[in-house]
Amino acid sequence: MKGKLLVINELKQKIQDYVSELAEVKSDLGNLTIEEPKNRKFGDLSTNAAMVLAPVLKKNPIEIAEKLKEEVFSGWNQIKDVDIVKPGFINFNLKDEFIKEALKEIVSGKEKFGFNRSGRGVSVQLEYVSSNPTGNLHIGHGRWGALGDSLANIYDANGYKVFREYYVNDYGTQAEKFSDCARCIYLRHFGRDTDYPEDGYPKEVVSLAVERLVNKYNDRFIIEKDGEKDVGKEPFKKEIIKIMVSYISETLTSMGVEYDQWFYESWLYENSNFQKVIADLKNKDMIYRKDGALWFRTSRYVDDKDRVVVRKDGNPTYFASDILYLINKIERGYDILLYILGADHHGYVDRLRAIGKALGLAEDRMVIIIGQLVKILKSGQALKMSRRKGKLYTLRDLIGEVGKDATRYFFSMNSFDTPMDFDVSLAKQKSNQNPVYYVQYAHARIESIIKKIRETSPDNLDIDKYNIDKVDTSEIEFKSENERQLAKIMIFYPDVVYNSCKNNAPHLITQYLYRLATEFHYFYNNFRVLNDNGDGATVDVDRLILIMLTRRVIRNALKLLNVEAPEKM
RNA sequence: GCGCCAGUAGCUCAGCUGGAUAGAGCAACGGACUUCUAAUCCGUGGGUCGGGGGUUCGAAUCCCUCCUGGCGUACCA
Repeated sequence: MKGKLLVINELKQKIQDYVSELAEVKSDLGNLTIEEPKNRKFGDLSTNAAMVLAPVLKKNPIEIAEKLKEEVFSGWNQIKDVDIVKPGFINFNLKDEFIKEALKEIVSGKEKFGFNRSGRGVSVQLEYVSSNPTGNLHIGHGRWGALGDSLANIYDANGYKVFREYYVNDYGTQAEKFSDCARCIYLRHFGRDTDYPEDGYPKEVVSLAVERLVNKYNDRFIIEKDGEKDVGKEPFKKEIIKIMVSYISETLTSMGVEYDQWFYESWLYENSNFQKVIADLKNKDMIYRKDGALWFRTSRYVDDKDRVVVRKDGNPTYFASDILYLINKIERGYDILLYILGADHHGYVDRLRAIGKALGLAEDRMVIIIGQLVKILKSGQALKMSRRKGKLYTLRDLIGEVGKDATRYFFSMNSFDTPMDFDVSLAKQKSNQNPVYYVQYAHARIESIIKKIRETSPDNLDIDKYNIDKVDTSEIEFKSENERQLAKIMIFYPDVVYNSCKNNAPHLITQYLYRLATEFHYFYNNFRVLNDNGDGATVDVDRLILIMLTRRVIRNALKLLNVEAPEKM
C-alpha cells in the first residue's frame, strides 16, 4: 500500500508492537484510528491511540500519550514533531522529505498512480441498471449506471478483476406485452388496424421502437395469417426487444456507461435445463408444491415468506429466472457478485440472499447495494418517475440538457443511500454551479499554464524536452504552506481510492477532487509558475513539477468517474 | 400493519466502524482582474444535527421510543 496508508500501517504496527511488548494484553485495537484531523491546525495526522489504550492499560490517556511520544514517535524519522492534546490525542506533522519522497510515486505511477493490488486474484461481477427493455431509462437508472460504472473502475483500480453486466428481461410477460403493443402499431403502419392492448405501454415509447424497426427492416416481419396481415410472433418480439436494448444502450453509452456483456434472460431457458434444476431443488427439499404452484422455501433462509417459482399455469416466474441466473453466475466462477438495485426493488434483497444461501454461496460473496431514488423537481415541483404514466423526464433528456460530464459527476457526488432531490430547471439555468466545472477548470488552468510556457519559451526551460516521468521530486522546494499542502493532499490519493472501494463509495473520489481543486485554485490565485518581468521569462520549476503532478492526479481521479479532463474551457 | 432507507444551515448534500469549537457548495452580503483563463480567490452572516430518553471520560454517530417523508410488501417484471 502506498501514500498515507504506508505511514498509517507502519505506525499502527509500531504501536501494536509497543503495546504487546509493554503488557501481555491481547487487544486488536480495532478502533485505533490514524487520520487527518478535521482541523488543519492539529497537524498532518492525528491518532487516538492513547485513548484507545487507556482502558486496556488502565492508565491515564495523557500519560500513555507521553510514553508513546517518547518510545514510538520520537524515534521515527518520518515525523517532524509530535504534540499531545487535551483528552489524549497525539498529533504530528510529517517531514517535508517524507512528502517529497512520496511524490515519487506519482511520477513513477503515471496513469496508474493511486492504484493498489488489494483485490489481486479476486474477481467481481457487477450487475447494474438492468432495466426492462420496455421503456425509457429514468433518472434513477442514470444514478445506478454512474454508480455501477464508477465502482467497476474503482474495483479495477484496486486490483480486482472486473466484469460488467446488464441483465435483459426479454423472457416474461412484460416483454410479451411490449411486443404485443409494438405489433399493433407495426400492423397499423402497414394498413391493418387492430386494437391496442388494454393497459399497454405508453404509445410514444412503443412507436419509437416500431419506427426504428420499420426504418431498418420495413415490412420484413409481415406475414399472412388467416388471410390477414400479421407478424411472426417470436421473431418480431426478438427484434423489437433488440431495438429497445440498443436504445437503452445508446443512452447509457452517452454517459460513458458500458458493459462487458448484455445477458438475456431467455438464454437461461435456452441453455440450461430448467426441469433438472427444479428436480434438484425438489430433492433438496427447497421446493414444494402448494395450490398447484411450485414454491421455494425462501422463508427458511432470510425471506419472510416463501416465493412462487412455477405458476399454476406452468410458467416460471421472474424469481425462477433469478435462481437460474444466480446459478449461472456462480458457475461462471466469480468470487464476488455485486448487485446495484434501485430502492424500489429493495424488497428483493431477502429473496436474492435466500437463493444465495440455499445454493451454499458464502454471504460475503454477495454484495447488494441499494441505490436510493432520485426525486425529480421542475421549478420546485415533483415529477413522477413512473414509466406507465406517459410524460416523464427521462435520463436521455437529462444528458441532453446538462451533458455527460455533469451528469456523471452529479450522480457520483452523493452516497448511494441518500435519497436525492434533483431540480432540473436549476441544473439547466445554472449548470455552472455543478462542481464538475470547478474541478475541470483546475485541470484546464494547468493546461493553460503549460501551453503558455510553451509559447513563451522561457530561457531556463524547454518544456518539450521536459519529462515529468523522470523528474526527481526530492529536489522540490515548498515555498509556501499552500504548496506543501497541495503535495500532501496528492500523496493521500491512493488512500482515497482504497477507501472508496472498501466502502463502495465513489463519492469519496468526488470529494477528494473538490478538495484538491480548491487547494490548486488557491495556489493559482496566489503564486505564479511563469514569471515575465521584462527581460526574459522564467519558470519556477518546483511549481511546474507540482502542477504537472496535480494534473496527473486530477486526470486519474476523473477517469475513475469517467469524466473528461478538458484542456481548455 | 410489517420491512428497508432517510430526516444535519434558506436549498442540495458531506460527516455516521463514537472523539477536539458540526463541514462544503448554492443562495445572501462585502472585497480582489495592467500579470499563467475571475467557470477563480479572500472575507461576513447563517445550526435546539426531527423530538425525547439511555449507554460513557466524550454521542450527529451506538441502543430504546415516538414523529415525519420515500419505497416495498403479487402465482408483474
